Amino acid sequence: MAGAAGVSKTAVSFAFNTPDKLGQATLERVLQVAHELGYTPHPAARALSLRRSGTIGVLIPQRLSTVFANQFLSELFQGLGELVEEHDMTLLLVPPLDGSLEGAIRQASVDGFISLGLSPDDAALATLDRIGIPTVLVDSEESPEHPAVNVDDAGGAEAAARHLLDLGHRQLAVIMLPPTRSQSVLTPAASRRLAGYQAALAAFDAPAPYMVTAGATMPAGARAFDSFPKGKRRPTGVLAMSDMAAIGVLGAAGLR
Amino acid sequence: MAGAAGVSKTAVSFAFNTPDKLGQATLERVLQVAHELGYTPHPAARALSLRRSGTIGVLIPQRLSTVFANQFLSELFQGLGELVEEHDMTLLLVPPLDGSLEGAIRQASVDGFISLGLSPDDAALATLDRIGIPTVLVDSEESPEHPAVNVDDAGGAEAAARHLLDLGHRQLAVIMLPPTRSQSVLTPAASRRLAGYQAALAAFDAPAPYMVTAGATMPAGARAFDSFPKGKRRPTGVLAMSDMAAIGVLGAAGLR
DNA sequence: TTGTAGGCGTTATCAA
DNA sequence: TTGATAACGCCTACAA
Repeated sequence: MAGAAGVSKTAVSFAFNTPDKLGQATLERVLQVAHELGYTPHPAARALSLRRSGTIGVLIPQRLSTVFANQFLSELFQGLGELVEEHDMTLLLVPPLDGSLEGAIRQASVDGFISLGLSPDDAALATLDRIGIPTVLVDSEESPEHPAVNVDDAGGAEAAARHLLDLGHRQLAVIMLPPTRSQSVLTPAASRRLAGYQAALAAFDAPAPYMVTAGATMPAGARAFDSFPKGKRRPTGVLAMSDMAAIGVLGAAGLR
Repeated sequence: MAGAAGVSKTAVSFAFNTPDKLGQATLERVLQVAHELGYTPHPAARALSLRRSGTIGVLIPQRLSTVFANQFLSELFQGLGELVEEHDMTLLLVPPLDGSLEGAIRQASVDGFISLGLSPDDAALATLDRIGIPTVLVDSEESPEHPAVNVDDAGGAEAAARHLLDLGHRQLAVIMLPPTRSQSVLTPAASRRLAGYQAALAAFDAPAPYMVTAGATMPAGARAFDSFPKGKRRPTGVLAMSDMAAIGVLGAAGLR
C-alpha cells in the first residue's frame, strides 16, 4: 500500500489516524489509492501494535437464543450499544464455545469484558482474572473481587410495596419466583425482594400477604391470579417478582 | 513467557498448538508456568501471524434490540452458533457503529461476514468487496455478486396453499404483510409469496381468496381474523404471510 | 512535513 | 525434539 501510493508507511498510518500531521496533497493521494485498492488497516495488526482492539466483549453464559427472548437483556443491550458507540468501540457478543466460556474467552480479542449474569465464582471469571482482562459484572451476585452493577432488588421491592400500601391497600398478594432447581431454596434475588416487601409491610403494620409461586411467564401469572382467594379476602393489590407474571396478572384481571 | 519457562518461543507455541511435537517434560513445564502466569496466546498476534482470527462476523443492520425480538433471527442464531462451535470459531455480532456498518466493519477482525437482511446494493457490501472479506448474504434479495441463502418464498407459499386446497378448502383467506413504509408497495418477499399462493389457486381453479393486510404480530392476526366475512362466505382456510399473525389467528379462532 | 527503524506477540521455516 | 530467525501489518519515537 505504501509503495502503491509512493509514500512511506508512516504517511499511510498518519492518513488514517492523524490526518492533520500530513500535507494536503499527500493525504489525498493516500486516501485515493487506499480507496482504489480497497485498503483498510489490518485490525489484528492494529490491535497488536496499539495494545487495544477497540472491542469490548459481552460474556453470555446462556444460549444465544435465550438472550434474544429476554426483555431485560434486550434493553440492556440497547443501552450498551449506544454507550459503546459513543466511544467508537465495537460490541462482541461472546457465547459459550463448546459449552464453555473459557475457550471463547481466549479467542476473543477484547479490551475488557462485561459479564452477564455470571456467578462470581464461575471458573471463567477466574480465568479472566489470571489473564488480566478487566471485567465488570452485570446482574450477578455481588462480589468484592469485581466491579459490579446490579438491580436494587430490596429497594425496588420495598418501593413497590410502599406504593400499594400508600394507596391504602392492605390485602396484598405476592407472586414469588420459583426456587432454584437444584437446591429448592429461593434465589438470592427473590429473597432480597421478599425482604424488601416485608420491610414495607412491617413499616405499615400490614397483615401478611397471600403468597403464591409462579414461573416468570404470562400464563403462569394468569394462573397465579386465578388461584387468589375470592370474596372479601380477595387481594386488592398484587406484587409480582416477575414482569412477565405481572403482565399475565393484568391480562387475567381484565386490566388491559 | 518463553523466558520464564526457560524454553524458546517455539516450544510455547507448540505447547498450545501442536502438543504432540513437544517432549512430555517440556510440555508439562510450559503449561504449568503458563497457568501460574495466567498466560494466554495474544489473540491479535495470533490472528496477525495466522492470517485468520477464528471469528466470523454477523452484520446486523438493525438495532440490536430489534434482532432480539425477532423469532426467525433467534432461531437462525441458534443454528449459526452450533455450526460455528463445531469449527471452534467464534461469532461476532456486528451492529452498526455510529449508525453505519462501515466503521464497524473495519474495526472487526473477522475471517468472513454473514450479512443479515442487508440489501445487496448496500454500501457496506461494496466496502466488503473492495476490502476482500468473503461475505454470505442471508435473508436478502438475490444478487449475482454474492453467495446467498434465502427463504423460498414462492415455493413455500405455494406449498402452503396447495395443502389447504388438497384438503378441499376453496374459501380461503390471505393475510398479507403491510407494504413497505416508504414506497407503499408490497415487499419483494410478500409479492413472491402472493405469487406462490396464486399459482396454487390457479392450478386448482379456486376462487379468489378474501384478502386482508395485517402487521406481523399476534394481535394484528387476531384482528384480521375478526374482519373475516361471517356466515356462508366464511373462509375455511387461512394463509398468513407472518407466523406471528398466524398464531394470532389460531388464538382468535379458539384453536389453542 | 516526511521517512527510517524498532517493536507489538505469534507462527512458520529451517537448522541444530 | 528443540531453538534461532524471519515474517505478519501496523504504530510511533526519532531523525531528516
